[in-house]
Amino acid sequence: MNSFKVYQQLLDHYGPQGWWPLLQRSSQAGYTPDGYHPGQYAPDLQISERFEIITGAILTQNTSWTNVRRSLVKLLEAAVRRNVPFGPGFVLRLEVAELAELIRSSGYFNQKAKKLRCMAEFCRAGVNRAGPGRSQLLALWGIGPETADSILLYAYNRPVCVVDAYSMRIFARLNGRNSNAKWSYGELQAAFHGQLPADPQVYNEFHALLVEHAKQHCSSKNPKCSKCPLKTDCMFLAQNG
DNA sequence: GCCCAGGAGCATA
DNA sequence: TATGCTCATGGG
Repeated sequence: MNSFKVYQQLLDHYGPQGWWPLLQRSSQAGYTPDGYHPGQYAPDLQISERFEIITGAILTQNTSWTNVRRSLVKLLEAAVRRNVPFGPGFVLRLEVAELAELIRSSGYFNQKAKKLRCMAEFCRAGVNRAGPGRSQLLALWGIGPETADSILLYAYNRPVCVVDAYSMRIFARLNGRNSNAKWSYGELQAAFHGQLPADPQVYNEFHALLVEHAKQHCSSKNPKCSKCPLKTDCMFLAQNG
């Protein structure tokens, strides 16, 4: 199934998602209490807000956003207590054990504390106005293709599609593939890039919509196919009904 | 108790 | 290239 048609149908059904959430703006007009900003695409980011996105992208690796959100709240509160702006400098002045404790709720906290330090050192060294290159991000310890692409798209507004486990599952089901015949990351990303307009706003919304769709309908166990907005074009129900 | 969640590094073959 | 293991909390 064509990914642009999926995008159109999901957008029609769920509406704009307002990614990436910014807790630092959660009290501002136009933002939800969780920091989403539907209808306000690609806000002009402060340094601390961009680093919040980068931090969230690392913390959410194989982890639910509710657990990540708790960690982000603790990190932002700790920065306020120390009277320093949230950013690479804040992370680098923490002991690793101290940082790990703040992000405990995200799981893998020892590994993620190390990942955040590596990223903070990279950011402190300075990136040019265009932002980091993908290969620069991938060279960092703890940054793989999905995290790198999330940072490029959501923190730097670059036209890069993010592929995640949800994307794999949804498109595997749409095409009637089983779980042991998946695409590689690059294969599915190339398909997205070939079928969607090369617009970071579309890529932003597309990935956010896939996440919402996976949560509401296309869950790994007991998917809710009867009310699925994509059911007329999906081969999963026919094969597994 | 189980499985899953907005992955990535590493060892092994 | 492709599996398999490890990392770890919190919700359903």
